[in-house]
Formats: sequence, structure tokens, C-alpha cells
Amino acid sequence: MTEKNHSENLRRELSVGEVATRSGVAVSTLHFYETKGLIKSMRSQGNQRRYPRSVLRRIAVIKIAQRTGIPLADIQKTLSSLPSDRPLMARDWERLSRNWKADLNERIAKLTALRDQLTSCIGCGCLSMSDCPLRNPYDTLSEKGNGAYLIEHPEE
Amino acid sequence: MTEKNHSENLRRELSVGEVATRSGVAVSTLHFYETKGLIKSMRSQGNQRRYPRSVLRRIAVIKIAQRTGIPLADIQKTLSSLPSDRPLMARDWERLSRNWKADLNERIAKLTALRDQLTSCIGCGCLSMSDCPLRNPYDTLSEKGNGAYLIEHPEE
DNA sequence: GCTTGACCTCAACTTTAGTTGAGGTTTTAT
DNA sequence: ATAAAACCTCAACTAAAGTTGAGGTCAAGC
Repeated sequence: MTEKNHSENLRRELSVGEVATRSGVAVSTLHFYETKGLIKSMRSQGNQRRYPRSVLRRIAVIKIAQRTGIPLADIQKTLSSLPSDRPLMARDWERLSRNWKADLNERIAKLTALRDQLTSCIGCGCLSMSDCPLRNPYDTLSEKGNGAYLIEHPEE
Repeated sequence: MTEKNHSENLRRELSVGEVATRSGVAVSTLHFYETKGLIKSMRSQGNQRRYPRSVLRRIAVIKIAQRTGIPLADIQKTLSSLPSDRPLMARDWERLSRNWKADLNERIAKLTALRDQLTSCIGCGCLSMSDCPLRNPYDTLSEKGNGAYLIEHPEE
């Protein structure tokens, strides 16, 4: 068993099932990621997928990016912009994570602004087209009608 | 024209096109919202939709909830839990916005935590299964193998 | 040496939040 | 009175991120 484990540990390539287990991602998802160009595989003699262990790191990075809210297509673009087939190094990670952090900060800022508006509007509840910062912030129609008046004085 | 506008302003019901224009939501979306039970309409003699002006406020509330990231199905549930067919009053708004604010705060907290982890991992880049807070925070598999070791020492 | 489990491809289905189009009716404006 | 604009329904399509299943192959253990 020690012998066996030892040789297994040294085996360079992982099967799709092993990758699934180790990464916590379903086999079907790995297939899917492959069709999207997020990861790739070599094939065994019998046409089964074989992965270098570096794929685990790559999947980890994908999952983190997804948590920040970045769509897979964008993740794919970013990953494919890296010098191609070496594994991700610390240097790559630094570049990626810096960008993703910036995105994340933006998203946080937007949500925070929304929350603050919500806070200040809880007691008000006017939802006035013309006055309320929550109401369609980009809506220029608000000026061109009597909408605000009517909304502020709901009938029936 | 003054005469005309005056009578238009007093007209109680809005057509779907008017609601679309005033709310900034497409006609098709209003149809869609209706199928989902988010809004409803009366019909004219000729079967065209007619809305009370209060629908504008309702749509405003829907849009705000969506901005906080709440799925339409949940918005529908919440809205349908209100005493049914009177327009939304300040009191309703207060209740809704309090809940939504809580949701939003949770989402903000999660993203902030992620950002902070990202910040502390930018310089590190280890992505270690066992050590890195970014790595699959819920993944218990990390303990059961040699994954971490291999990931920390990528080959090829 | 054969059974079972893991794997293969490809197509179809799922959910969310809508949009688009076809074919037909109503309302409005001239 | 008629043409144009707005409306109706219903079905099909879109995008993202996968999942499920059918029909068949490969590999490992007893």
C-alpha cells in the first residue's frame, strides 16, 4: 500500500474524476469548462481526459473569480490572455487578482450606495420620480411629465 | 391643448405603452411581469390592458429590489404577501425595504470578506488547499489527500 | 474473462429574465 | 372612413451556467 500510494502520488496525470473530486467541481462541469476553453486536457490511449496537476490551481482561480461575480466568458478571456500553456504562477495570480479586486470593489461600492439610499428612503417611502434617489437614477423621463405628482399621490 | 392635457391627467387608467414609457420598462417586460404575478391589469372593452397609476410605484419597487439582487420570484412572493389590492403605502415600503436592506447588507458583507481575502492573497498566490482562505472555503476534501502538497508545488 | 465503475460524445433539458416575431384586433388621428 | 399606431396572444428564441440522459467504450478487480 505504501508502495502503491507512492507510485500514485508520483503519477503526473489526473483523470477527470480525480479532478472532480479534488476540485469539488462536477465532471459535467469540467466537460463544460473545456468546451468553453477555460481548461483543457490531453487524452489517454483510450480517449479519456488526462490533466496535469496544474489544472487544479486553474480551477481554483476560476472559482474565485466566479465568486467575485465575473462571468465565465470574461474569466476565459482573462485566462487566455496569459502566456499560454505553463501553469499559473504567483506572478499571474497577482495580476489577475488585482484586476478582479478592482471589479469587486466597484460592485461593492454600487451595492453600498444602494443600501445607503435604501436606508435614507425607508422612513420616507415617497419614491418620488423627481426627488427620490432610488427612483430610476438614469431615468430622464422623470422631468417630462406629471408622473411625479401622480406617483406621490396614489389614488384608489 | 390645455383642455386636452387636463382631461388626460385626470384619466385614471394607463395603457401598457404609457406604463412602459413612464416606468422605463419595455412593454414585453410588463407582459412578462404579469405572467409572473408581479403586476396585474384590468382590461378595456377591446381586451387591452389598463393599469391604475399605482402600478408605477409597484414597478419602481420591483426595480429597486432587483437592483439589490433579489430574484423576481422572491420579489413576487414578498409583494403577494401584502394585503392584496390596495396600492403600496409608505408603511408597506418600510417593511419591504427593511428586509431588502438586510439582504443587501449580507451580500455586501460576503463580497467584502472576499475582497479582503483577495487582498491578503495577492502577494501570496499560494492558493494552498489547506492554508489559503480563498480556497474552497467549504471544501472538506482538502484534508483527505495530498492535494495541497501537489498544488503548492506545481510541476511542468 | 467478465462484470462493474468510470469514462466518452452528443443532444436535449433546466432556470432566470426577458426579447422577438407572426398573425390578428383595437384605438387614434386625419 | 380609413390608415397608422398601438395593442393582443402564443410560441419560439436568447444568454449564462450548467445538468441529465442515451447509447456506447475503457479499465480494474475478482
